[in-house]
Amino acid sequence: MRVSKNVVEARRQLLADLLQNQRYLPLEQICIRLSISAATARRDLSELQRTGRIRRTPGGALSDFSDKFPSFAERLGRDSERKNGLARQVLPHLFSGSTVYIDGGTTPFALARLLPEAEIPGLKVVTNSLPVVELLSGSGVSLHIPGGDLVARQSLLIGERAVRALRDWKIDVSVLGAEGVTESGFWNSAPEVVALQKAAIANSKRSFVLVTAEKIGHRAGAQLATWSSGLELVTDATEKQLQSARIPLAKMEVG
Amino acid sequence: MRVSKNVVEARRQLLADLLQNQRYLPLEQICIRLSISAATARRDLSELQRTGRIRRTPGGALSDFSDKFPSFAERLGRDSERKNGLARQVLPHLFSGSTVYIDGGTTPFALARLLPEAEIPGLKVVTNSLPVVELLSGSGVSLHIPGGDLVARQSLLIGERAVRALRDWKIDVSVLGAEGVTESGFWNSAPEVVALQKAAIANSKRSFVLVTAEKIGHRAGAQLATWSSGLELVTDATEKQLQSARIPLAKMEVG
DNA sequence: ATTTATATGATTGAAATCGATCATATAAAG
DNA sequence: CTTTATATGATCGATTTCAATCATATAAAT
Repeated sequence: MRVSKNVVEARRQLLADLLQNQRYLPLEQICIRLSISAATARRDLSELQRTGRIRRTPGGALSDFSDKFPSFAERLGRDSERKNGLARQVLPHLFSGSTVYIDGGTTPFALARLLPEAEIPGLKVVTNSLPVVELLSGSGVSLHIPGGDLVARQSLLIGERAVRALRDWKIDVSVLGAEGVTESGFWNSAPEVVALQKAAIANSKRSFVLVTAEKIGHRAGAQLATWSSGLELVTDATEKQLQSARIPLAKMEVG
Repeated sequence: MRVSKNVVEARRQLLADLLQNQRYLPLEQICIRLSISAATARRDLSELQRTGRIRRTPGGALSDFSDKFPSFAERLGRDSERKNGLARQVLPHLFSGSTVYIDGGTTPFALARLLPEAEIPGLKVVTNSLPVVELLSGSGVSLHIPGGDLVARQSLLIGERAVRALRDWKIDVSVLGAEGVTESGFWNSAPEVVALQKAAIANSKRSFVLVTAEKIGHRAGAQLATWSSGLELVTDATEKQLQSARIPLAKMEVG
């Protein structure tokens, strides 16, 4: 039966919002959540697609832009294969029953993608990265979230509480990302992220920093660690590149 | 014709990368770009979905870190409109600048769905429910996750660490779910969930328990609270239903 | 109050998609 | 080299999805 115009528009807006949060929804779910028939759902979707707010797929729909972790998804695609290569080098260091901390950022995320297949028995994953949580939830891996604050459109739980919570953990291997590496050490731009990384390093037996070649020689606002702090660099940069940036070659794995 | 194992794996990885970049690809596009038949494309997609790297849709596929929380999504649909009704009753109690704790379960989740529209300035949401986190991340609401352990295919962070972390918070309003309500109080089946709820109640000025009518009179394994503990029942049950279950009518909101 | 317009749900035939099965070529194993 | 295993593409019902049509209840217009 006919409903008022503003009800229709409100429902369509709700559907658009829903899709932005959920990325993708099957038609059936849309019907259930909005308590409407398939016919009306189709009509709403057609209208939303006509105005360019969503994209239709057979049997469902998805929001085209600005998903939950927009910048993350964007960066993720780039050099995906190379990042996987770095992550694969860390895999042998994750032994059965050990605890691994997975940092935010796209390169550590690449490691998380390898874990379901790797099937390491009794592996514990500690992470504040929501993409990692989403990826691994329901995959059989034991997941532990120290907790913290999710600000703005970030994809990482940070803040003072996060740092304190992380101190409670005994970690075997930390897997970190960095935005830059110079002869003086590792760099990242966000101080809150660095604070969290430092807490992870302090509680870890070993810490790997995964860095793709183009970041060699760059520095950023906040220093994560110096070379004397025992971090282990994993990179696909050539020895030549490393030497020209005066990166010490000790304790390092090059792929 | 058969191709070598590494060719297969490389192609699947390429497909996963492709999907990460494109978000969504129709099956036909996958066939064209990888020069494979629909049958092989389907097989590749099935394999990638099995390892949790992508999500299948009818007629295509999309990259989706979140396998989402299937059992949760399933329960969500049931009585969706009635749960929304309960949630709407809580909304007026969330004032500007206040802190609200949103419990796991589908009924408290219904409240989370109302928050982006409600646009309560300065509202802080504290939750260990991953569906709530996913729903609200990037919606402008300030999100805080106490943290904890994610076990099996649960969608809630629980455990001793979670309880301790929650004790750090000062909460204005807690919104909880319950599996049963009797004359002796509120009930839930999982003791770890109850432990978390008790911590939330202890740190909250007010606590609402959202319960749909069919749960009236039922009890479960673990008692959450008695009627003397000051919890406020929000339900769509009739007075008659409540009286026949000997539920005290004080301090309660009926919709 | 009366008339007009339209939002909705149900139905239906057409089209698309899916999973299963099969033959075949070729990689991998012996 | 011979044998085995398997990755592939084609085919074919079964199922699902779609767009169009229609009756109806109700919002909006007069």
